[in-house]
Amino acid sequence: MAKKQSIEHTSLLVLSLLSTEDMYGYQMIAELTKKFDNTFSMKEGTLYPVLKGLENDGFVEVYEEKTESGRTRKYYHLTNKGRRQLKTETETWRAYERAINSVVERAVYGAGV
Amino acid sequence: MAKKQSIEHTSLLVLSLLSTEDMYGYQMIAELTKKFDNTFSMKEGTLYPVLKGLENDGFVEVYEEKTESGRTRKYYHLTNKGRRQLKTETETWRAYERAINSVVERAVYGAGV
DNA sequence: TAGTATACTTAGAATTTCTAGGTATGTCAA
DNA sequence: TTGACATACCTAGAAATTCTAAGTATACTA
Repeated sequence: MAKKQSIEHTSLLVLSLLSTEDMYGYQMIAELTKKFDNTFSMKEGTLYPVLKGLENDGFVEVYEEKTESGRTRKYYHLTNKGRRQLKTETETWRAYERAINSVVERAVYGAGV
Repeated sequence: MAKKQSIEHTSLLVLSLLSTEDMYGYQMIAELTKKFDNTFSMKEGTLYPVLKGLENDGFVEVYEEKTESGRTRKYYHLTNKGRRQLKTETETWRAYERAINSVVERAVYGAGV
């Protein structure tokens, strides 16, 4: 019964980020760390394999770009198929969230015994 | 990248259910199935081992009771320690939920391309 | 008395994420 | 120029969680 303080729903988060702009992996991690206020963090060992999977599924496309300094980055672009997938995963998340809350909201903590 | 249509956060749900009344395993599953509108379901193979774990951690206590028909049921009762655990897990869930939403809400689906 | 619903249990597989390394490049200070 | 550090990506194996697919046993009902 150990505690897992991880980010789940990795693909939902990645697809969401990519829906507004193309990003590279390291940038996504930085972005999520900010949003999550350091309470959770997306690990590199989690993200990169998931990105590979999204690419295989045709949800994202990859291209390389050099910074002015010469460093190479792999940018990910959301495809139309990926956008439809985002919609589906978002709806699944909403249903899940509502259901969890319908149970949790009824809970009674007592007087913080 | 297969889809897992499972209930996560099992212990949060169980502790929440038990915060208002003692329940037995099969009853919890029926209760959750209702709340989740059949979109997700808690499997027996998931629940019973988790209940065992909650018992080992001292979050719940078990007692047996016979129905008028003679069938034996194992009821689970939330301990004070379990109630504190529920509070912690609820706060973790809220933080997680907020963070996910802060990312998902900014997403753009496009014209449903 | 056969079938179905209730009620609990468990082993092994599947899935997801993490740990803990690795490689490589650019920047900055000593 | 050398060392430290941040950036950027990658991967194998372990850990955690949930599911699948059994099994046992009892009660109801047709």
